[in-house]
Amino acid sequence: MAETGTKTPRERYRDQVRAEIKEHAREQIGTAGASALSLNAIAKRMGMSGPALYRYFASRDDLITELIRDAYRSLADAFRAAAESGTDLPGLAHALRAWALDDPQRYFLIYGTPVPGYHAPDDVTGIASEIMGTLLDASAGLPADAPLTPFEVDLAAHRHWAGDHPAPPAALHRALTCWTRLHGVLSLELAGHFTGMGFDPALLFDSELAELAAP
Amino acid sequence: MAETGTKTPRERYRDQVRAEIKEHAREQIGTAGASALSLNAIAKRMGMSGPALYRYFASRDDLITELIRDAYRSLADAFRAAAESGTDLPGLAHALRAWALDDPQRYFLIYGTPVPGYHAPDDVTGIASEIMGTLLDASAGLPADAPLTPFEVDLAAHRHWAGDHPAPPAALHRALTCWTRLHGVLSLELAGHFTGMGFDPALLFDSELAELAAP
DNA sequence: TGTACATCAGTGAACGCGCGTTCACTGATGTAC
DNA sequence: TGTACATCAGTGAACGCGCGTTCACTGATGTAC
Repeated sequence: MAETGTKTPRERYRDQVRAEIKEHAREQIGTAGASALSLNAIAKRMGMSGPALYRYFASRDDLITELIRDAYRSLADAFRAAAESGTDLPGLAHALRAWALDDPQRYFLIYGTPVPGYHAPDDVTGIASEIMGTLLDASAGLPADAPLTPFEVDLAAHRHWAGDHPAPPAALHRALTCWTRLHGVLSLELAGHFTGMGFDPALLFDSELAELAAP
Repeated sequence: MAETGTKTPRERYRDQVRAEIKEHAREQIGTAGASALSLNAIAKRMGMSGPALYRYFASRDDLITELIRDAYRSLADAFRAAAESGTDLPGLAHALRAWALDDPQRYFLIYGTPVPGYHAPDDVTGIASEIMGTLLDASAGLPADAPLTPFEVDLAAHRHWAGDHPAPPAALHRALTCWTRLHGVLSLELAGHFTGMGFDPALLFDSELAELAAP
């Protein structure tokens, strides 16, 4: 029967409306940016009155927080799925790029301009570790006998950000480098800084990737 | 006497108030993010009434646009100053990092989350070219006899984004790579994604820089 | 040097707006006997 | 199976707020003769 846990019809309805609200929220963010997110506007577009949404989210900030959590979760899942289907580092990178292009504002929900006052919920750090762990699995094939830089020694002492992954220091370094380089190309592409420059961003992405995969 | 052009006292006063408004705007952006920018709030903090600001800026969007232009201009000036004092690529990179750390929200005004509807004013593309040109000057010392990748051939055909700088294709590629890699590290650092990870972001930045300077 | 006029910075009142959020209420859906 | 009650989704009115922006006006500063 594959029931979704043991949910009453009411609970299933609740989940469905919550999902629909988030869908509209994502659409609104994609159209006008996250700062333009408005509960009233969402309600209007759903054909409901404004206060009705308060049955589903305690506040506007609550909704945004959940969207951020969802974004992290979605990226971690995409990563895990790519890793489990046996792809290597390039495969993982392309999964990342596809995920980002699929919904740029979702990417920026995680990696975009920080709002000075705001602090992401605590549980996303766990998801972030999961993401870094997957990345680390894929970038672990490095010769371990190269001399360590002071930076890599430093790295080896703190590896909780990758779920205490037991990788050699050079691999930790490489995973970090992967992250920053791919993000560098990707975020500039998504923000439109390459438009009108006359080259294909995918080629630049692949060029960076090639240097990461075979240094 | 080094007069500032031929400005009447009134014009000088005007410029000064305009500058003061922008200063408060930057402070407000630094405290609560660009989306929280409010003309009324600025006026209040300056001890003026709200409508007074309309003598200086036609609208809120006008003010933001000018702040973005200023940010580009400021970065181009910092770059040019660094280049003119005879520094090499690492020097330029450190100037970039210092400029970014000095006011992270100013950095994000240029490279942060794009607002879906908004289009930057046309004249910033000229400043952007100036920035890329300076970067290109500093990264031009490459052996030109390496085989060109298809991507580099593509690059060589469109170089208006660097003010039609007559650099070899490999140098164009390298300037782009500089840009994306440094931005990758810098934007993640500024957004706080490295906090709690237990390493010094400056070391990661320098590590990337070392690989760029001596590939 | 003094007077008449033009320029322009800044004010206060007012406009309409949409926002987040609260509250008392209605009506439908589910539960217990 | 039917009735009595509890749960809960959704409504409409209302709150206070701060926003961007316009407008007619005052008063100070500069200009021309």
